[in-house]
Amino acid sequence: MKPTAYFAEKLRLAGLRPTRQRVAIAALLLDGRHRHVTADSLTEEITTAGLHVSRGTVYNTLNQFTEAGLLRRVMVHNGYSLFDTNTDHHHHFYEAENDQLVDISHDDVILAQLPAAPEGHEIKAVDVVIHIQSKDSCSPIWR
Amino acid sequence: MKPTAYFAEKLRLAGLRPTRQRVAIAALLLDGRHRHVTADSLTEEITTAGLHVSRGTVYNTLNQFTEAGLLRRVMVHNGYSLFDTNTDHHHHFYEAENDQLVDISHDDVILAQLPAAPEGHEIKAVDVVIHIQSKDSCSPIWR
DNA sequence: TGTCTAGTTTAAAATCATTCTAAAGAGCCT
DNA sequence: AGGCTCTTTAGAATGATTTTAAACTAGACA
Repeated sequence: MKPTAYFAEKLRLAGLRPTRQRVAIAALLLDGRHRHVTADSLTEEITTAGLHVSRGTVYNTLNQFTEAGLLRRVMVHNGYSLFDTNTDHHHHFYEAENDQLVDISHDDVILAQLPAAPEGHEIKAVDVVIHIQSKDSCSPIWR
Repeated sequence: MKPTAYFAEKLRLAGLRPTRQRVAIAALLLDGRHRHVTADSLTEEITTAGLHVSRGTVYNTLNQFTEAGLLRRVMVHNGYSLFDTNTDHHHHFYEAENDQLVDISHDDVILAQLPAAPEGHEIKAVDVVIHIQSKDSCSPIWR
């Protein structure tokens, strides 16, 4: 486990004042492990760690970290956002049945051809989401 | 402009009883044009057409049409859903600045390699979203 | 070390898209 | 027309997220 100072410095480098709550969240999310959290699951983790950070701050922090490039916001389904601690370029499998998101390494997808960006625009990122489903799930009859 | 009967029949074929409100919405959305609407923008259109369909019904209808394969639900950004009248397989450009979605023909994207679906799963669909931004937009300095 | 100030956090209220509810209404088969 | 089921309706409810206005704190400076 990295020391608090490590995360404080990381935040400072990102232009964020290392407050108690931001450092706590950074310690949970920015330890190098790759995972997906929601504002809710993160709040639970914080509580489990015996801490308390208000809802508004959890959301603000998640947004600030995302803006600073420390997290990536992923939107596959509706209703809520997922924050991905893996900021490397990578893609996702999405299983609607269980509302599950699984990382795909960047190298496992090869885009052989992309269209040119519209006039005056440039490509910033390419997100590939592969929707999957269980083979045995009874597929609905096409009406 | 196609006759009401055309849309009524289309709905019947989709297994949906052709009610007044469903036919009205079908006439607006299922005329062959490719566009993206939200529950809100559709409600506005309905109002402009001098009609009235309750909020709940707009949402229900949009969901039923999607389930029936008459529309496609697209989720790029958070906060709300877009319904795409183009149900063909295709991809999207997404411009965050103006929250704009632009279709990309299926043929303009070539996926040379995809990973195998996880054990016991199969690939249902692949969504590619190309995030773009204006070239001149002052890009934030990387901190 | 105390003080100051801008940036932060807080709990609660507000917002926004969307869904649910219970009652009234409309297709459609006979 | 009668009746049965599926739909629509307005409004309330939900759930994620944002905003608010007041209390707090990190960091700078005296």
